[in-house]
Amino acid sequence: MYLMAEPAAQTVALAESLKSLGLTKYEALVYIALLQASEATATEIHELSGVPRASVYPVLERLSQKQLVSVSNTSPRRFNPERPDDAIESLLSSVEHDAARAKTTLNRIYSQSGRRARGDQELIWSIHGGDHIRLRLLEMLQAADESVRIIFYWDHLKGELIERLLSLKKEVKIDIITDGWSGPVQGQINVLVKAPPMEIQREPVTNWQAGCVFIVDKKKAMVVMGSKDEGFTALYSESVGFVRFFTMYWNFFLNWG
Amino acid sequence: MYLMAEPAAQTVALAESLKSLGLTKYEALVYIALLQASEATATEIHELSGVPRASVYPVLERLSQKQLVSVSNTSPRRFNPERPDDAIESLLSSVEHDAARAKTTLNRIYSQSGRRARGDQELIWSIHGGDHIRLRLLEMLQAADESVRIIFYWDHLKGELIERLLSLKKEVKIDIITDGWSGPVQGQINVLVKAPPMEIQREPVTNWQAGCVFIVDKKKAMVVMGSKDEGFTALYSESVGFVRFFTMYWNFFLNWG
DNA sequence: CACTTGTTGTTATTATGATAACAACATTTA
DNA sequence: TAAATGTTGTTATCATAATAACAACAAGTG
Repeated sequence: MYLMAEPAAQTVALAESLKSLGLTKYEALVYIALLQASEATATEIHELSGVPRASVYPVLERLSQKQLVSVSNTSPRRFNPERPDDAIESLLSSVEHDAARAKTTLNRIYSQSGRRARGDQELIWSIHGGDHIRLRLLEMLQAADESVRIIFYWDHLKGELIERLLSLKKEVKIDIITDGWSGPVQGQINVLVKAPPMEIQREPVTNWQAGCVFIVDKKKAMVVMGSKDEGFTALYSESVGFVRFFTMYWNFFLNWG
Repeated sequence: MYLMAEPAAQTVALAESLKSLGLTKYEALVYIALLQASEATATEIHELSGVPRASVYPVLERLSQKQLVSVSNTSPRRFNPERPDDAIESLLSSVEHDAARAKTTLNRIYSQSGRRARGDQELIWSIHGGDHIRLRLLEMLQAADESVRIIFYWDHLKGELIERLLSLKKEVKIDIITDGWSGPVQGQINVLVKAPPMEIQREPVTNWQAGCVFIVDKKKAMVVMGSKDEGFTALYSESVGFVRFFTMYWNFFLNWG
């Protein structure tokens, strides 16, 4: 019976996780099997994991190199798994080690490169993914010097946003149009609570999650759009036209209704 | 010029590190190139990275999904890298997330499995790799109840070993034969400083790094061998014969010279 | 037009997965 | 004991999927 036995759904997901720690499918399956039957022989592992018997040997050899199993000196050989905590720890720390090395090298490349500092100016950038957007947004707000104008309809980020705004320098004038505010309103912050206009609500977008505009120092603007279907997209630009457009948009919102 | 430009040696090592964070070779090369020339077009990236121009587009698409680059809405499109710190952070945290998931699942499997508790007894286990050995060794010592006998010639681990020994329960009698001791000698610890015998020094092993014997409670024994060429290997066993053999070995050492 | 960009499809190349074959040895059975 | 049977560990071979490399072309741009 050489057919690959179909592993449990749990096992498949688990194998996926282990893959990103640098294991192959077989290495993952063999290690999992070994946890269920410590001190197993190659044949037992083969039967339990569904991995072909001939493949079990090289896989165990690799796992041994990676310090996830130890080997008995009996005949037949028996194999013993490193405890999961230690195993994961060992794999992860090797990845973290690589990450640290990569980080320093990349940073050196990044700082050495004589890339133009103000090239952003006339370009409009698309940014995908919630985290990516969040990062860039907080970064942009942090750099605010004079003024921040915000139209904000995005429940998910609200807490973090408020926190960040409150931490800005006192000189920065902040104007916010949003649907609800749950924090202190300090001197320089001006909140206008307003439901989103019907025109937007009537849009044929099935699952609206976010619709935001951020204008910083009248020089940079970022707009965020999000729906459950398409995920989050943001546009960022320092282009004069772009900023002017969304300043108008902001004014329209301010005076509407 | 479609030939892959030979990347700097540094770049190759870097790409390797990035691979273990889940990037492919091309993704790594493209990202590195982008750091050197932010806001590059696809063609510029192709020239800088050596990645075929046609391949650059799908690669950038994937990088965009992974939130490592943003895209301009110009024609031609331009691309901007996420800053290295944030990029690595993002990749690493995704791996760490997987690691955490895997750890809990594996632990459940491990604890659920009704593996025999006393199977270790008559087997001799091979353990490869310095870290792996270190882990198992400290674990074994920690579990000491009555006595620990050690023959220790291994500079690298000396500090950690001493520390661990000092933390043991006071009832545990500790006898050590080694070539140097740099800690307090408390009541239950008995240190005998002794150079390794000529018989061992004359062995035709080019680069001897470690030669150790650990006997715990007269029931478990672990021996460590290490040379620069072959790396570290250890044997562990609770087998009576094994323990008896190395107890004899220990006695031989004790009375020699 | 000449040139570049962006896209598509096809062909290597590699890593991994899957199967088969075999020698060495141990166990069983006549 | 000799033959048959089964197991282990090793090696070679093949299949498949992921990635890399290239060629060709349509659309856009100056």
